[in-house]
Amino acid sequence: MKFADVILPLALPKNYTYAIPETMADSLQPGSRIAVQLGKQKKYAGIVKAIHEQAPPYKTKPILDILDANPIVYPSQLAFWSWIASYYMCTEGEVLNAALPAHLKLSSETILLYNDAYGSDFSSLDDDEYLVAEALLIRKELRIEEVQLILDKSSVYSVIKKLIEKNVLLVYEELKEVYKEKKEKFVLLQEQYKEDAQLEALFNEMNKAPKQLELLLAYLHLQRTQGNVLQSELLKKSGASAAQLKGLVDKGILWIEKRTVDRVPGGAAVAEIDFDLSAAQTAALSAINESFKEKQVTLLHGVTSSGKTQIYVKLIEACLAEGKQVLYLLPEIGLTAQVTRRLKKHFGDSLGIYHSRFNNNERVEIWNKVKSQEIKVILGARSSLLLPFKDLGLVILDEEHDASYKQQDPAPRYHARDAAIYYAAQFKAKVLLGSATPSLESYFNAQQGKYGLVTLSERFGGIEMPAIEIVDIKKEMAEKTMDGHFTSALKTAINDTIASGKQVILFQNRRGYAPFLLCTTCGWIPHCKQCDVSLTYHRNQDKLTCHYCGTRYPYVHTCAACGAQTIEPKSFGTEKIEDDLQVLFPEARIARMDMDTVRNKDSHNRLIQLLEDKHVDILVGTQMVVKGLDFENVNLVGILSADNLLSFPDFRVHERAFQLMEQVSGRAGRKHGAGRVLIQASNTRHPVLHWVMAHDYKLMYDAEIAERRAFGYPPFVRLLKLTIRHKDQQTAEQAGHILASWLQPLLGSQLMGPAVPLVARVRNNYLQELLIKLPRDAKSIAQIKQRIQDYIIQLRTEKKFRTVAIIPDVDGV
DNA sequence: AGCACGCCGACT
DNA sequence: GTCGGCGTGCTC
Repeated sequence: MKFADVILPLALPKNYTYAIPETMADSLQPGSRIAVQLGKQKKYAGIVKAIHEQAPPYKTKPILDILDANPIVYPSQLAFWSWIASYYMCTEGEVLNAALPAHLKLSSETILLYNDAYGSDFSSLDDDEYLVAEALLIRKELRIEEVQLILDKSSVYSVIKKLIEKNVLLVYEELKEVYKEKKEKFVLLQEQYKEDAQLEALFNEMNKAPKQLELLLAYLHLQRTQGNVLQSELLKKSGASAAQLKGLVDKGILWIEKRTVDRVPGGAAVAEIDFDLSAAQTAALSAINESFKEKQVTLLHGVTSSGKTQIYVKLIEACLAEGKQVLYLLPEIGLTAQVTRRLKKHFGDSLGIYHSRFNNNERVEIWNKVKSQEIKVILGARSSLLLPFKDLGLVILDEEHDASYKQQDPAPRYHARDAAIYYAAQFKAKVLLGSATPSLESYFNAQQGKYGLVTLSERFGGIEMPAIEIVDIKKEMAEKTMDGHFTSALKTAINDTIASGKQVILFQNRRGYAPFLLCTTCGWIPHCKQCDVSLTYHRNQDKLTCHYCGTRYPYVHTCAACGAQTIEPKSFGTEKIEDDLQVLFPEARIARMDMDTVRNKDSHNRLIQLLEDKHVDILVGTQMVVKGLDFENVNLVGILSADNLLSFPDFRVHERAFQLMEQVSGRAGRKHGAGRVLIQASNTRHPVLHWVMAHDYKLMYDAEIAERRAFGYPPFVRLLKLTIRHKDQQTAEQAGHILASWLQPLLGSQLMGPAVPLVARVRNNYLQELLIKLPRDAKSIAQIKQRIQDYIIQLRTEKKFRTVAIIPDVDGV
């Protein structure tokens, strides 16, 4: 008897073992999806992790069905999942969940069937039962949702149960494959008319049917110009009716074939777009190749606009020439139409694009094409790392410092950069990390010789780095030259820039109108009822919004503490800036880019297009404007408050602020003439501002790395954070203390906390945090993680702590 | 993650 | 008196 260890798409602490029926024993392979029952009712599609003959010490259920004749993941993926689960302290089911496109993850749905044996005597049924029975008699089958609609309530189970008892209906669980191939109708010419002579004869015959002849000619034209002819397109282009086409089909002249088509359209490569690298780029490319001979990972430190992308393209081409696959990772927001269009042109069909904005069917198709190696290059966001690569030769990770490479919620909380390096090593593939402002971690690794380092300090086309000016808010305040949140210097600069037909980008790292409201009489600040945070005022909607749980509240005019009518918006966000700008520059065309304005699918691209087409003079935005935008007409970048950026209580503030300001500056004057960057600040003497002014990464690095060493932060330690969450404050605190007391002997001074995080309550759940600093190269890290997992399980066996959520976050950012 | 079992408040 | 709320325990 054989058994299969199965990964189910759930957060189960371990894999379950199912029996393999004799009939499947020969055909089942690891990596295939199978249907299994879990519990009394539910069926799931799981993935076979391993097949063995060790009977487990409990009763096993049989595998119900094999869903894939061929495995949908390679053994290398299974191994990778397993590594992610153990390194990032989550379950393999959670990794599976993140990796598989939704349409390959199946779970069953309860279907109600009418029991024909019951007949149609409904006299013994009550009202609800009658309604369901009647609907079922007509429709033959119903889903639970439909029953809920019919009865207009959510708890319908009791009704169904009674109907089962009365033998009116039967239930079964259906496991449905959701992915559907896309079919389209193609029009083809019958074989006997392929010869010119026959076609000639046909034309003569058809004089009596001029409309059909016209249609036929339209067909032949389309066929000649583009090969395959779609029925829909033929009808549209010729203006003919479906009946006329049917006439031709009935006469045996044309015929119609349904074919499976790709949702992900190709587009041939225009291989001709060749380009020459500059001398600096050529030198960098050969340095990278040289470095790859010795090191698996190389860091390309290239200033903004130094033309890193062209170097990537050359590397990709070289890798393709060896017949290997390439993964090109970008932060989600960087995957703009600009970038994808450019690469699609270059690589055509062999390039696939993968990010969250694709729909589920498209993702299944990309998955399959990567697996079959039809797609050789994947350009994608974080999650494309989990695609089924077979023969990976190169991973390029651009903007490697970007924090969005780390998944926050839900698990698996993996870091795509670090995971990519592990994964690539399995293939002996090379990894190139690119950034103008590398993370301290990566630069440190390069300094230590663990990674190769290639520096590109010249901007492409000899463009100069923009001049950076610090504007003293305090001074202008004293001189009363401020206009709202704008210094006179910034105002003048904006004015001059617009006047000369150039564009402006303004950066403010808070969205909304005002980050909080304040009663100026007593100091009261409106807070969220469910979270310990102040509410942000959004004037467009005239609502107060909690940025943690999303709850909206009406605007408050009266202070809840003292009753005074002295509520005022305080501080400022992008919305306020947008408003103020409209007043200051009534003629200017102003747009805003933040999470509120790019919520739906295409609005991000549309905004970028607007800017590119010069329909916008001033763009106001949050972090979003920093990433991957490339506008040649932007000559001025303004940062409204550097103090905002520098005041976060996080050990990475300086690094982040530097990266942000440096990246924002990179948007200025990319092509024509050097741009200007104005940074408004109260504390003009802040060292970060001086590093930014000098565009000197190394200054920042040296100062910061010393701090990290002195205070024991990454890259000198690995951070492991445990967040404890419970709706009762005391329970959360107790859980934190108990866990800490157990971990203390194991970790000693490496353990910090429990402490209340900055935001102590979110969605009515109280939070506690434990922070663990593990020595960087400790061999025992895996064991420590295992011990922590054991303690978590142990804690939760106590009934009081059963519902305490403990969320590990490894290498958090 | 479901989903069933089981124990306490608002209706007929 | 029941119906139904969601606390909690289990799924190979």
